[in-house]
Amino acid sequence: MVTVELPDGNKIEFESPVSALQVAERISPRLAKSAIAARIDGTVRDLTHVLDEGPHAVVVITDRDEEAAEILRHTAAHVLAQAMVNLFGAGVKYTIGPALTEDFQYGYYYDFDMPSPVGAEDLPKIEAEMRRIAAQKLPIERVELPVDEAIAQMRKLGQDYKVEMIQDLVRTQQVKTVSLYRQGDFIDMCRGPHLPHTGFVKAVALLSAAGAYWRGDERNKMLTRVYGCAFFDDKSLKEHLANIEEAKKRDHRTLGKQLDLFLISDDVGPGLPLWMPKGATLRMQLMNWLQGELIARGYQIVATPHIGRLGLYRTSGHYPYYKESQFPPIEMDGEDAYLIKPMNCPHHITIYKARQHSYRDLPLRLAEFGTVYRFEQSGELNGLTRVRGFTQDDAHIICTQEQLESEIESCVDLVKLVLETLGLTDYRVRLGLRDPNSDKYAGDAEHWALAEQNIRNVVRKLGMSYTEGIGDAVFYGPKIDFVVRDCLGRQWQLGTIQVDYNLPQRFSMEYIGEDNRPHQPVMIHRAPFGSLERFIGILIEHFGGAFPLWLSPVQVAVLPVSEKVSEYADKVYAELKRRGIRVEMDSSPEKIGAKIRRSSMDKIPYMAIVGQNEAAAGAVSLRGRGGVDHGVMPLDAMIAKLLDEISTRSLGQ
RNA sequence: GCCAGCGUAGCUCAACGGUAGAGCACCGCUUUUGUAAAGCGGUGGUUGUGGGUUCGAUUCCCUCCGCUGGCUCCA
Repeated sequence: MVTVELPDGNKIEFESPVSALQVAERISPRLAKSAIAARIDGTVRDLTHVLDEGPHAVVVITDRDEEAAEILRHTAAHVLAQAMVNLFGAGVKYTIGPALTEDFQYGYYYDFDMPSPVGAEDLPKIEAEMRRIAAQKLPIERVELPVDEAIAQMRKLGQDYKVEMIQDLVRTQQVKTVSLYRQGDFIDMCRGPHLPHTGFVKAVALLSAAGAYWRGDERNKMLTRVYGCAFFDDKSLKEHLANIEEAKKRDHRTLGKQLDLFLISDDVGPGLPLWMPKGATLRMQLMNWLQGELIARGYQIVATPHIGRLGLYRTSGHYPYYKESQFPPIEMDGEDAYLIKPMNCPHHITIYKARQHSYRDLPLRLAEFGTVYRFEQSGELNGLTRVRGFTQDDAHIICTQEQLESEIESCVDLVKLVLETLGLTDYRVRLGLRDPNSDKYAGDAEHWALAEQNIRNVVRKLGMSYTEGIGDAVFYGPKIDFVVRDCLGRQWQLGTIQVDYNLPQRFSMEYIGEDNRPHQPVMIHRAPFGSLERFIGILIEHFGGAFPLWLSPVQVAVLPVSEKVSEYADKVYAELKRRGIRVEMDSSPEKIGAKIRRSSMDKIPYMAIVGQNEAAAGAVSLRGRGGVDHGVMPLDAMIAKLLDEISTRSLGQ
């Protein structure tokens, strides 16, 4: 007897074992038709899954359910693999092809070992083949086989990677059987679940072809990865593709050019951004704001040179650890080499060590907008988000063990203040922890355990939700990272807080304790923005170039209706300027409509339109970005309104 | 660094192996304008670099540089 309990509490009984599909049929023929899988006792299974004797909780999944999209994408990956084999022959070896759950742009990928790699121009052809396979509505069957048989079968198909994967499963998880999925003459080793037939996979698009190392290890062979997306209907697919196009318009590289914010010129060098006046204005606003917050929080501002002796970075460990990703040392005749600084900490430590410190001095907080240079791999460079020269809003807090957690806590507060003031609330928090199996870390296990405990204590105390990333720690200590997404869904680390017991030891940092004996302090490295460059890159995309008033490079455009009022317009311009508002005048001989359009395209928050009426009244007609009409108001009233919006760092109109 | 794609005017993009073009921007002239583009005219290019194939290369092939999407890396 099989007893099935449905989500609504109803129970159905069957005399003998039944498939999930039969359960759905019993509920309603219509449900059975739209069913694609079932959640059985909490686990998502194929519709063909047979329920054995006993009670079972069954939820039939249709294309409207959350879980459905993932199954669809996974099956789409199989259809992709089948298409590849159909088109490029049995020499195509398929490896791993998962559905993506996090990445909003894609949906799934499949990695292939190809006799010769496919390129972007092959994608339409592959897509067409996928649609052909979908149109055939091939039933998808699951068979469970003993590993020996499965290996034999995959070997017969020439699928060496699958053989390797099965052998790994045997070794690591002692599996005795694996499941194979068959659709038409295509067979793949896969855990499933999958859709009942390929006919569901009709709204598909392939988005890119790329390389990916087998098992993600650069010592392994590079495979060909094809990314795609899949939906249950064409409308959703079209919408999705349109969303991607829309997102691209927010790309900071596009907007940076359009709005004259920054420039990356090959003449200067890859990954070395130049800030144009407008971008530099924005940057300066951020820096000034944060600097004020730092001083209010007891930080002291320091300034240090852009290069330092190599020995300093040998001591810190940065040179040996990151040798490959640094600009090579500057060799000098008869003198130690100099390194262009990849980090500010050694300089700040040198400042700390310049004199003796009492426990009464601690915590000591040394802050600097420090520009550093790292020779990032060429393939890594990306607009402002990954560059070779960037400015960190860096600071090092040197404190006692007892002070550490409360200092970490105020660092977290500061990072949150920064993100929330700018409306960047869609971030996630990641603890970067040590990978015990790696030898890239410095220092003893005891301090590591302690430091990891310190950061955990703080995030727990603050009730923050976070994930832990094993192996995401810095070589000298664990960290709390604040991670956000760019317009294409890629994740970037912005703010970071790092606990370090190591460098104080390497540099023999000391303070004299209450007991009149020397002690070793602990150090926190922290940067709320992280890198100004990356932060602003993300900020550009976050606001789509339409910055809040306090950050806008140009805050108001004065637009005279005709040259007849140019004298009054000049007066308005001068007064705004005198009151510290960043103002631009459009005195071109264009019509007012054209001037408005131009200012709108530049995403200037306010337009002060002045014609003869306004001139006579000593007023302006104020138009907000996006066509908001604030009406005609006296010049003073307008200035007061703007100054208020600026001083409160208001996010919007 | 690796795989794939791309590189044409300041920007966005055209151009069967046969004299390199459009829109915007810029400059000039006309228009003096009321809430998202007035009209006319003009300037602007060794087609990323170096080589090769060809009677002839923006177009085909190779080298290098850069960019884009991934992979790896990210102090």
